[in-house]
Amino acid sequence: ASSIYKKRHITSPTLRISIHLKIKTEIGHITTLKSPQVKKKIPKKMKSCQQKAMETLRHGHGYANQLKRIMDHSESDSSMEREDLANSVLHCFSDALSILFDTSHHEDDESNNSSPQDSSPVLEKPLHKRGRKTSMAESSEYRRHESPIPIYHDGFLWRKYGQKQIKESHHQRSYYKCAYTKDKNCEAKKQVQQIQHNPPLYSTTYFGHHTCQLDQAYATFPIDTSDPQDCHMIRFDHPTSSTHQVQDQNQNQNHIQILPKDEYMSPEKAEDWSPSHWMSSEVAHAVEAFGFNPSIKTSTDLS
DNA sequence: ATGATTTGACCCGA
DNA sequence: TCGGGTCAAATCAT
Repeated sequence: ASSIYKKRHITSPTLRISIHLKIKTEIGHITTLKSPQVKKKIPKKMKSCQQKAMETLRHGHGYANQLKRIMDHSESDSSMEREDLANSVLHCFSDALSILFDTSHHEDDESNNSSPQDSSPVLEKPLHKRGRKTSMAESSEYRRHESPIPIYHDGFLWRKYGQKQIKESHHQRSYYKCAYTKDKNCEAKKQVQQIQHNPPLYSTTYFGHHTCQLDQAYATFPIDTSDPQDCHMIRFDHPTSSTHQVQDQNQNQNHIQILPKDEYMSPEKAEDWSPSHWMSSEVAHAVEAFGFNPSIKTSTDLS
């Protein structure tokens, strides 16, 4: 990740965090797909796509393990190999995610009758059938998530373009569009708004679909860990482990995280940062079932 | 210098 | 006219 920032001259912390979380999210996907609960919930018609994704992710998992082995042995002359492996991992994840995001979108389309208590994304009636027609409403549908913390990082790169005080609401609504709106003509947008004060509840509403490719932000970035200040490590143990060091790789290889070396999260925070708060419910359930917990949060996230 | 965010003005449908 | 959504200049952060 550090080399991505350096070689692409990415200085913005927001952009860095977003890219970082993208990578971490994808690693999360690898672990989640091993969960039996995921298998149960995925409809039959998605099976072929899931198998494709599984296959790709298995490759990625293999590459990740190779990479970790190299990193564990600190082979100084293996930077090229590391770079190749890291690129392979990223490509695998990107391909798999593309497949999964496609299928999860179709699944969303069929989940209209989910119960209100369900924390799953809520697919609502198209806006153009409800009244005001705006450019946002021209998207065929939108999906709403409610969570105790605002969803700023969901695997995509967003740019804030507005903030508005909404009538009869004590909280402002923030407007975001995909960072690739111009470059890739991607029309995905989202709105984040606090809808309840105590306990805090945030609504994140997604409009449209990402037409930008997931991997465009980072998939082709070379990896270089030469910068000690910016160095990140892949962690293979459980995030709530009491020791903040890389554990014995044989202990639990299924839990993979990429963390900045000085940003491990406490178990309490890790709980707050539950995947269900910022991933699609399908993925979040799988993630939680598997025990994976993302563990990056920065001061800018919640400001 | 560059890119991201803020914020007041503007647009437009109800 | 109102109010939600968007634009874009100003401001901020790095």
